[in-house]
Amino acid sequence: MPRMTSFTSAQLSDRALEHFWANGFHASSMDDLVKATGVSRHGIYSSFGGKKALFLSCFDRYRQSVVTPAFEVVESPDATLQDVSDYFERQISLGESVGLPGPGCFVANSATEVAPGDPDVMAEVARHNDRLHKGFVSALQNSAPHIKPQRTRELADVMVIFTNGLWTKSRTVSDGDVLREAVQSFLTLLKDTLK
Amino acid sequence: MPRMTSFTSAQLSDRALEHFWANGFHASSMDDLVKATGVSRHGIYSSFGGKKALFLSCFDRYRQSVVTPAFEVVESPDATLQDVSDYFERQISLGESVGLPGPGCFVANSATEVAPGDPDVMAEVARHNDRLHKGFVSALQNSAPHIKPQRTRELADVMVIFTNGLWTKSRTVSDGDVLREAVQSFLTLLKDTLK
DNA sequence: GGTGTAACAGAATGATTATTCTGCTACAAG
DNA sequence: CTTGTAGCAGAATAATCATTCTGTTACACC
Repeated sequence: MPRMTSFTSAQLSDRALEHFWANGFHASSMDDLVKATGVSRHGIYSSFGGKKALFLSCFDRYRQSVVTPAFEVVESPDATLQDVSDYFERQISLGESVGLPGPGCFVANSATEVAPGDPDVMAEVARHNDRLHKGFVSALQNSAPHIKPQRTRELADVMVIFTNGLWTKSRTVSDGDVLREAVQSFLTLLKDTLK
Repeated sequence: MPRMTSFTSAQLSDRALEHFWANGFHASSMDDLVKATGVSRHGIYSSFGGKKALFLSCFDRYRQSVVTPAFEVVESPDATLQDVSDYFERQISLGESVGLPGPGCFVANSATEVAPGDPDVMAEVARHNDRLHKGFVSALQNSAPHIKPQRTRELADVMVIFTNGLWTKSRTVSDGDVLREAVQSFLTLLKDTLK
């Protein structure tokens, strides 16, 4: 591992994210993080101040490097359910390329592992789910403009719940097609009801 | 706390379950468990051998005291989607009586908190999800006998995923009606497609 | 080349925690 | 009452781990 003669906080967060994502907060010791990031204790503490702060910074990196690239298609003003399908496909492919069973969703994992007693983490989780909800609402509206807003929101709620469940399932499944079939079945349900 | 002149393993597991469920594995120290169970270190170690073994024993207790009472209606030979709805309602009420946001599902929590690196826990999680799947399959068959088995299994998969997502959501929600609406919307989707 | 600084490796510190151990106390059986 | 035993409280042990500290090394700038 080369000396990191100059590293940005973003680079450090990126590597930390990789480790936290795969192993969780509690199972990632500072020793592990030093090895995984290639940055010395001194570097970590002077850049972030501690393990928890480093962890929180990973949410930003996760949004930028994982969520946005996959989900922005759903957030575009004219997105439809096809874009939702593309979002799932992209994340499933990512999981496959990393190797299934994969690490799931960093946010969802953090929600159950650390959020209960931690308002900071809880806020990040809420923010993420709100983002998903907004995107799904707009995709539903575009796909079926005749549906009432109230019902659109309810369906988007169900979609968020399904999404969380799906990434949880991706942690126990070795074949991406199992996830694809679930997505397919679920989206078919939705399209049936929108007709 | 009275001296536990005689306690059964099941009683000890019950109290331990309560604490593990609310706080997770990592955040429950032996000190906490001693206080929460009213059983001394000696008692715990002589009954179970250690923290991990005690934790594993809680899965049995959880099945018996939480899952079975709520889910057996779905497992009865003539169950329908109405029984599925009752299952959700019962668990939501339980959450409300404990106080929302609640601890979610003990199994689902364990899945993300400890399962990744732990085959024993992973096996318990798989067992639980298989049980849900079986129950849902049979309820679907009874509600809509004309549906092909292949499609029934796929829908049951989606239901399991939704269930996991729902109990995850119950950890961040203070109003049970939010969960009820989600269940309602989801079951409506299902019924639409079965027609 | 010399010098200062930024980052390094790894040891010391202090806190926490699972597990084991030591004596003590309540109670039941005789 | 005596004695044996089952369970108790809490101290000792040993491991782990976040954080801080100490001395060292590579590199940029003069």
